[in-house]
Amino acid sequence: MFTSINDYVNRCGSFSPEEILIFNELLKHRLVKKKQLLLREGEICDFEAYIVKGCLRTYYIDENGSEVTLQFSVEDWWVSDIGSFHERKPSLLYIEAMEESELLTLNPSRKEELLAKVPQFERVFRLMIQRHLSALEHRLIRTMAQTAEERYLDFMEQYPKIALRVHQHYIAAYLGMTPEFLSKVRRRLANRKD
Amino acid sequence: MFTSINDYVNRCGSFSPEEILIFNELLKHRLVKKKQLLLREGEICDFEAYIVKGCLRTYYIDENGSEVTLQFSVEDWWVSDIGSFHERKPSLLYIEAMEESELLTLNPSRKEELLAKVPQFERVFRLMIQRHLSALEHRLIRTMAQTAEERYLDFMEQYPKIALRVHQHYIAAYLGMTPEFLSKVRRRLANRKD
DNA sequence: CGTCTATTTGAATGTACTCAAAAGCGGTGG
DNA sequence: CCACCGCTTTTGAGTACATTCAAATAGACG
Repeated sequence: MFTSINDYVNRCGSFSPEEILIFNELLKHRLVKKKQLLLREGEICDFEAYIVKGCLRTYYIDENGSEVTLQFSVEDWWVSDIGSFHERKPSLLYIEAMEESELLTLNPSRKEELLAKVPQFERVFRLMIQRHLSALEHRLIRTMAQTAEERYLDFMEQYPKIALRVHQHYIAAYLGMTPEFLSKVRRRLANRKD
Repeated sequence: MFTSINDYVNRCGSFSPEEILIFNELLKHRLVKKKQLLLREGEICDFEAYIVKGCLRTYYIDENGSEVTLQFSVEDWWVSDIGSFHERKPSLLYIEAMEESELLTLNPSRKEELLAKVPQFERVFRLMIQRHLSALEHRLIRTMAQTAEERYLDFMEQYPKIALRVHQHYIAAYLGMTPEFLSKVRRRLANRKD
């Protein structure tokens, strides 16, 4: 159960077996079913969850009532609303399991306890946030500078595995276009190959 | 020179005068002229800069050679390419002073030294990154879910001061539209008010 | 097999872009 | 102080990209 998360943290810094044990004992194991919501708008996010197995999406509902998908998260990633978690303020986001998923979670008090006992874990979390930040930056650049077709091709190249697991209309929502238009983009690409 | 940055860090956590002194002595004061580049593509970003006075923009040049403005930064913000800075890898970004600016900077070794001497500063930087992350998240949501006109109105509401200092074509680049179209949006809004 | 949902298709429309040209504005030197 | 230069902003016509709405088709699951 802990092997993948322990690999993850050992890639971020070097930890003794005792420290890893402290860490593991603070984690809570959680199973979620398909379609289950881990977080909804207005709630305060009380977890940072490492994904052992599964696939989730983080989305936002805009004024017009349409869903904007911000992120897909799969194995070996963390999922949370970091701002809501740390500042204990209501979230604007929804987090939904798209498959049955297995998570290892920390709540705020356990995270605090961890950082008190093993301060080097600060580094693990800083690296986690930085990765999120870089990913978001690249995503913003792509969203702003590319056409729908380019965004789709990039997505397929960068996340081929996610593309296989996720319904097309979710991908469209992630790429910032309508499902109908994504369908047309795909047709155009398919025709071009012939 | 240090009052505003010291206020900033004291809002993030509580520090003794001695700790603040250590911090201030590690900072390097830097003046940059209008149009000067602090960072260009391919360079490794070697600073995290607190802006005492001035106004900068961070941008990216896409395949078609057009500039995508990611951020404007003004007084009481930090500017850097965080990913490049921490992982010592070449940046994709440019950072340019749009006005004569006054900065307080940390390079990687001084930041390390600071964190070694006053570990609570981890918190200051974690909060800084989190703020960046939240800002980017909101920006992504707005970029994806709103029309050009809505993005412009939001921008004017959120950053009225920046709007006064920055040329319109930079604002257009930030909002992800052409300068011509921004001009048309503005005309439409002006007519509507009459 | 039937039902429910996801995907595809098409026509009409809207939003934003390109290119070219004109107008406005600020600073500088005569 | 005015005239001119360079740069920013505005305008307009034509076009491309993406959306909406409605309907048909395909797929998944009990």
